[in-house]
Amino acid sequence: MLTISQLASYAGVTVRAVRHYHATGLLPEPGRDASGYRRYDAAAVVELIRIRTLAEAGVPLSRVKELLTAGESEFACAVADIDRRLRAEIQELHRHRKRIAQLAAGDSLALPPEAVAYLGRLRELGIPERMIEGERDAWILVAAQLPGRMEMYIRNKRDQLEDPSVVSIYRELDDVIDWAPGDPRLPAVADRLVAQLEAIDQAEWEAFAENGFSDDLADLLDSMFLDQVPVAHELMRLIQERGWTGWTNLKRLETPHRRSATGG
Amino acid sequence: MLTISQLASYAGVTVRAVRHYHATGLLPEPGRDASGYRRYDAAAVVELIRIRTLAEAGVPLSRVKELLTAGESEFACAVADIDRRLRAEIQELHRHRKRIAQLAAGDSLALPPEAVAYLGRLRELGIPERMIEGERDAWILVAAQLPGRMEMYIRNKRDQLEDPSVVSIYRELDDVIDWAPGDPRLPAVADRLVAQLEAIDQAEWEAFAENGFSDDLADLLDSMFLDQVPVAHELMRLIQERGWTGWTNLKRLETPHRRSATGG
DNA sequence: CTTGACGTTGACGCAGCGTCAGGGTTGCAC
DNA sequence: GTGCAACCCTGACGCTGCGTCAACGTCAAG
Repeated sequence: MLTISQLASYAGVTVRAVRHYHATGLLPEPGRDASGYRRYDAAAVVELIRIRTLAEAGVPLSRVKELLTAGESEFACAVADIDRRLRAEIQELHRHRKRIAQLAAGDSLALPPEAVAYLGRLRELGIPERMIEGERDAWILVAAQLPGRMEMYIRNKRDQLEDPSVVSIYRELDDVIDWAPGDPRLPAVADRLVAQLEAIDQAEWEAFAENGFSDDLADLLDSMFLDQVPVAHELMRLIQERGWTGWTNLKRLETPHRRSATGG
Repeated sequence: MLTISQLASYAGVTVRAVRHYHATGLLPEPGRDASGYRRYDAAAVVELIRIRTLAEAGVPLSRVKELLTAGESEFACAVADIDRRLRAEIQELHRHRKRIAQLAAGDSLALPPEAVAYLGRLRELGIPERMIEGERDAWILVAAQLPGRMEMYIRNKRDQLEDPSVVSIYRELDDVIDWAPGDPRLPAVADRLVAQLEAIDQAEWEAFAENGFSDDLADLLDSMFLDQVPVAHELMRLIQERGWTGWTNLKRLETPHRRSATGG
C-alpha cells in the first residue's frame, strides 16, 4: 500500500494536487489506516496518471471527470471541443503579442501607427512637447471610440499641417497655455483663430460635418481642453462672441446676429 | 464630469473593472459629488484607455503601473520581457494541443503510440479485453516512470508475442483470473509458467536484467496483479516453490535448494 | 527521548474581475 | 407626488488549480 506522497511521486504530481482532486471528487478518497493516513493501491496511481495526463493537456478539471468515464465518441467530441478552446486561446495570445510589439514606446500606447506618425510630424514641425501630449491624449480618446475612422481623421489632419498658418496657430496656442485669465493678448488670438475658420471653404466644411465626432465625444474633448488650459473658457467665450461655438467641433452660431454669450 | 459608467464605456471596460483598478491603486480615486458618486474628468478616460491597452495586451495588472510611468528603455525592456512570457505561454498551449490530439480514445490516454500499437496487437491475437486492460494499466505506470525506455520495452514485448507459447500463456492466464483460491488447476499453470522461464537463455536474461524495472516499480506492478487477481498470491507462492520469485521481475531464487516460502 | 520526515485538516492567497446583496440617488413619465 | 428604471455605493463571495502556511498527530531512526 502506498502513502499519499508515494502515490503522488509515482504519478508525477504534488501531494497537494492529490488532496485537491480528492476535495473536488475527481479522485475517490481511499481507505485510511489505523492512524488516519490515506492508503492507496496501484490502481490509484493509474487513475491519477490519467487525470494528470488530461490536466496537463489543458483539460479543465471540471471536464476531466466526464472525460475519464466517456465513451469513444463523446471523448472525441470533447477533445475536439477542448482543442477549439486551445486554438482560441492561442489566437488570443498571438493578438496580445502583436499588440505588445506595437507598444514600442510612449506615444504608440493606445494609438494606431498613423497617429503616432502624425505626432512625429508635429515634432518635426517644432511643435512643443506639451502640445503634442495634449494632441496625443485627444487622439487616444478618438481612437478608442472610432478606431475605424482614425486613418481618415489623421489624413485630414496631416493635410492641414501643410498649411503654414495652421502650424503657426499651433505654436501660438502653446504660449496661450501659460496665460492667466484676463490676459490682454487673448482677443487677438481669438481674432486670428476666427480668421482661419472663415477661410475654410464650404466643401471642406461639409466633409468635416459628415465625418465629425459625435457631440458626446466632442464634449469630452472640449472638457479636456477646459481642464488643462486655464484660459480655455475665456478663449471659447471670445470665439463665441465672434460668431462661433465649440472647440473640438467648431461651428458657426445658428444666429449670425452677434449676441453676447457671457451671461449664460 | 463623467459618472463611472460613462468613463467605463468611453474606455471600453466594465464598471467593475474600473472599481477594481481603484481598489488596486492602478487608477487613482477621483473626487466624489454630493451624493458620494465618483466623478471623472476626460484625463481619466485617457489614463484608463492606456491601462486597458496594456491589460488587453496581456500585461499583468501588477506590471501595468510601472509600465505607465516607465521611461522608453525600461518600457522596451519590460515589453520584451512580457513578449517572452507570451511566447512561452503559446508554446505551452501548443504542447497541450499536441497532447490533446494524441488522446484520441481510451487506450492512448497516458500511453505512447507504440504502447497503443502493442495493445492493438494483443487484440489481434484474440487476447481477452480484461487482460489487455490489465496490461494497459501496467504500461501506464511504466510509461509514467520510464518514458524514455518505453520504446525498448515494447519492442521486447512485441518480439515475445511472436512466440505462440507466450500467447497461449496469456490466454491461459485470462481463465486464471476467475479461479478461486485453492483451484486444483493452479499447480499445472505454475508448472507451465516455470517451464517457459527455464526455456529463456542466459543472454536474454542479461538483457532483461540490464533494462529491468526498479524494485519499487516491480513491487507496484506486482501489487496491481495481487489486487486484481484473487489467486495471484497463491500462484506466486507456487512459482516460488518451483524456484522463482516475483512476478513482474521474475528471478531465480538465490538459494536453489528448495525451501517453502509459505511460512513467511 | 529527540529529531526529522511524513501525515492530517483548515484556511488564506494568487489574477482579474463577474455577480449578487442590500442599500441610496437620479431622472423621467405619469 | 409618486412610481419606476437605471444608476451609484460598499462589501463579499465565486471562479481555477493548486501553493503555502499553521497547528497538530505519527512514524522510524539514532
